[in-house]
Amino acid sequence: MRLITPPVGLTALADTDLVGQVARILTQAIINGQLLPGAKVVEAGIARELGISRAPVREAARLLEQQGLLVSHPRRGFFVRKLEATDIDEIYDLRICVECHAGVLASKNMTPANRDMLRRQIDVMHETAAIDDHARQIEEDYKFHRMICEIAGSKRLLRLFDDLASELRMTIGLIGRLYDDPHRIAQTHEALLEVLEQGHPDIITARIDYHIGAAWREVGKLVRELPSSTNGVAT
Amino acid sequence: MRLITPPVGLTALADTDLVGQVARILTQAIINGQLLPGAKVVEAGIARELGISRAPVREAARLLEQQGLLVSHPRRGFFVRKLEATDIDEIYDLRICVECHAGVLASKNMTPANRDMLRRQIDVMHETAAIDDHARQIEEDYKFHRMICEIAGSKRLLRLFDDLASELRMTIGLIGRLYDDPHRIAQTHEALLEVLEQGHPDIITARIDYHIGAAWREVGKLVRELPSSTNGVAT
DNA sequence: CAAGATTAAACTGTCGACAATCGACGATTA
DNA sequence: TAATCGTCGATTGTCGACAGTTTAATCTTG
Repeated sequence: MRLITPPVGLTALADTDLVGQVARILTQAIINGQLLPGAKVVEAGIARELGISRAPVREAARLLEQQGLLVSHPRRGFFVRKLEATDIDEIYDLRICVECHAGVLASKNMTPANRDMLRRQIDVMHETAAIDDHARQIEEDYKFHRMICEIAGSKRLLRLFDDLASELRMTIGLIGRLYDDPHRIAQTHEALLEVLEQGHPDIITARIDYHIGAAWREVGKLVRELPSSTNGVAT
Repeated sequence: MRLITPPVGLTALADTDLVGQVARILTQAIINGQLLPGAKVVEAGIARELGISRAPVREAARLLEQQGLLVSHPRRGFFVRKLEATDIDEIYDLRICVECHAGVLASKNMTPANRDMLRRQIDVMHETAAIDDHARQIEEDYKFHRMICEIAGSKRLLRLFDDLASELRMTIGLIGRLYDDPHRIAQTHEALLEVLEQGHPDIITARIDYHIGAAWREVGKLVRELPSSTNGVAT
């Protein structure tokens, strides 16, 4: 009599994981603008507010530090990262490098299922374009790009994208408006999908390079227009 | 009477930073093979051994987790990461992607000072080739590649390289021997430097792609030869 | 009144403790 | 005999506390 386990999939009972939750809450607070760039993140304050002790907060903060959302000054605490123009440039430069590669890999792994997934995401982007929620719009945009990294099939590649995206999310609060018509953005992704199906590495690379480069130029322009408190974390 | 701090000196004003020290110690232990892949890292044990409390150890472990050296199973603790063949592939694939990009950027920032720095490093590699210390040899190799990322001038690019390198260091213990003659490896880097000075993006990319690809193929072969305990962390 | 010195408050880094949970081992039962 | 259940030790997750340092506020003094 074998019959080892009731084969049915039980709903992955979730995270009692405190630090994970705290990390998510802090991340949200940063994206929402409740924690502004340069602001001090007081461990005891967060802990009290959440009704927990400082230990999980510290660990969560360390996570966000590694992720680039916070910076830590020894003996002084954690602060919300201030993205300078040069940071934006670095991030977009890396994005291009990484996503071009992801695109080429993804095109090799392209299956009907994958194609449909991407297609559906473009539909979602069009739907989102109707309502006026630019944060949501950006999020759906990221989701499409993330799918490409998923299809590429490299966990590290995907994590790298997630890290870059989470840094870029910090700019959502700063930039009040979208830099282009939502529908036009969605259309751009259709073209991108076509190229991916085509499967020509050079063309894919060129296309993604241009695609992200365009966003880079627009965001860069907006960021440079901001008062952009020079820097602030220096001594 | 002013005179607050004698401004001179600054011996690497480092670390009263416990978690940084712990992280380095653990990293070393993993590279040296004192902590074998799959081994459990008991917080209390490490803490007792170092004469400190568990808190800094935990935070250090979380750091190494984010860096990919440890994996954490909730409620079960931290374990030394087991690199599968697929992990090696992912890392080298990313290395190629990242370092090709770094090479192109670096070639644009190439100055006489930078050129000399790289040249000197190649000399060091030749010197190291004389003595028989393959760990040291690999380390000097990494140093050269790291310099390229430094010259590229992107902090994130550099950190990315450091993360990948630190994961790859885990394989040093596994692979007992070098996969090529040390002097030949050094020579390969001379050719690489030449191409960098030349400054042709396509050629740089092709060259670095081949250079790292060669290492990939060799390391991959060696790893696949190992008994390579299938996996082990799964349930 | 301003600049520096001094004191007070707040915060971080680290520690030791305790309950909850996990894995192993042995008892139990068909 | 083989598989399941219950118990026990070991380990993690979280907490509250304390000392040393940083920041803010207050006071001194030219």
